[in-house]
Amino acid sequence: TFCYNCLLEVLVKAGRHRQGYRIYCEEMLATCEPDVYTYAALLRGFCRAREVDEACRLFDEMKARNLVPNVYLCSILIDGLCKTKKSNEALRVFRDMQKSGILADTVIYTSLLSGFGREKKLNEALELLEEMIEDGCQPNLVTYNSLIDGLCKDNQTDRARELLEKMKREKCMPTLVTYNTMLDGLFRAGKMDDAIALFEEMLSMEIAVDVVTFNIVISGLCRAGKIEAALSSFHRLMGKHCQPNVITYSVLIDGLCKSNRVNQALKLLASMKEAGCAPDVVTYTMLVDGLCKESRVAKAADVLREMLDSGCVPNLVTYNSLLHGLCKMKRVTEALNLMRQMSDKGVKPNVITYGTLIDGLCKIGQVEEAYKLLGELVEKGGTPDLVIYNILINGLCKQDKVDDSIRLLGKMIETGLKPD
RNA sequence: UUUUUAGACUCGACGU
Repeated sequence: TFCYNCLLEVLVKAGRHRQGYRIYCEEMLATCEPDVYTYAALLRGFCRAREVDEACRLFDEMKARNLVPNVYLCSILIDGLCKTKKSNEALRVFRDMQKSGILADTVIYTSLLSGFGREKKLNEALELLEEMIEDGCQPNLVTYNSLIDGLCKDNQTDRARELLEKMKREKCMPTLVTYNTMLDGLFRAGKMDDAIALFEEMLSMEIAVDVVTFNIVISGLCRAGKIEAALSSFHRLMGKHCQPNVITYSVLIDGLCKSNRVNQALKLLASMKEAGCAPDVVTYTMLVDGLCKESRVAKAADVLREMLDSGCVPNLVTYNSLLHGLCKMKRVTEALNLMRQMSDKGVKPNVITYGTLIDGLCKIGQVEEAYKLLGELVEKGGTPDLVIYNILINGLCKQDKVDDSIRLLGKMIETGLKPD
């Protein structure tokens, strides 16, 4: 059992959890008894791959083998649920855990708290903070960092800063992660001057900044449409403080694409490869998307080819970008075919996939067909969002079906969505 | 005198 556990752990760490699971099923069960460590490794593998349903199944399987879950196992599962934005479900698992007599610790509370923060449920997060203290679990550096991140992403940068000061008073010293979090928050909140000031302050502090810091600055500048400033920061800062990584290049490539400078983005792709930095599926997808938006489908196909040759596997976003490209060129039939193909390859269409195709159909006047796709989305358990309704309402209006459009608007409001 | 199986925090891409 111990040997197999080690093997599973190595496989999982290398992202080969599927293989690990096969060994568990085919060899391990036949020769020895799996224990809680076995399940910890497997759960972690599935959670990391965001296959949380499978993780939940394994968790039940483990209980069926009369193994008693402990705080580690619960924590892995709860963290997996939180990271897939199912913090309410995570909280349910947590309450069950408490009922069964397992004592919670700081790590598990922090997972939950950061999960609620991720879903912008700051009140719940703050309630958990109080609860954990009452429960005898002291918030630590990670807990505070998670809360600062949640507050920032909910546009509450002032409260985040207060929390940072509070940390210092409580002698829980902020680290680089804390400052990086705060810096990113200021950029996202559009507080450019504050962000730049904090960055300068960071450069003068004892703590050495890292590539994440630079990536935050460069992406902040790109998001604000300051691509030139981003490029000059890149040239100025990189090499001196640290080496750019795949994210650094990708941020810039995306920035260039979004400023309609796709050719320059392609040049940057070449230089990143020269610098020995391997582009990943995200990098290539940005370029495919940029090229499709300029209707350069042939070039997009070249980039896609290169991506496949380099061993990257197209993911949901890659497909969505391609589908958007096809729809833009009114090649909606091909797009529909591609959507079926992606399902066959195990890439499950999401609400954005449907939105892309529904819009494509509306724009070629096939609102009826678009409605059918909406039906399909709902059938498959998806929930139409505001954008989907906007697309259809717009499509109906363009067909002068204003009454239908008003009816749909009413239906949308019934589901609790606010029109924008 | 010290380490050998498990968990939490920050950066990038897609639809109106």
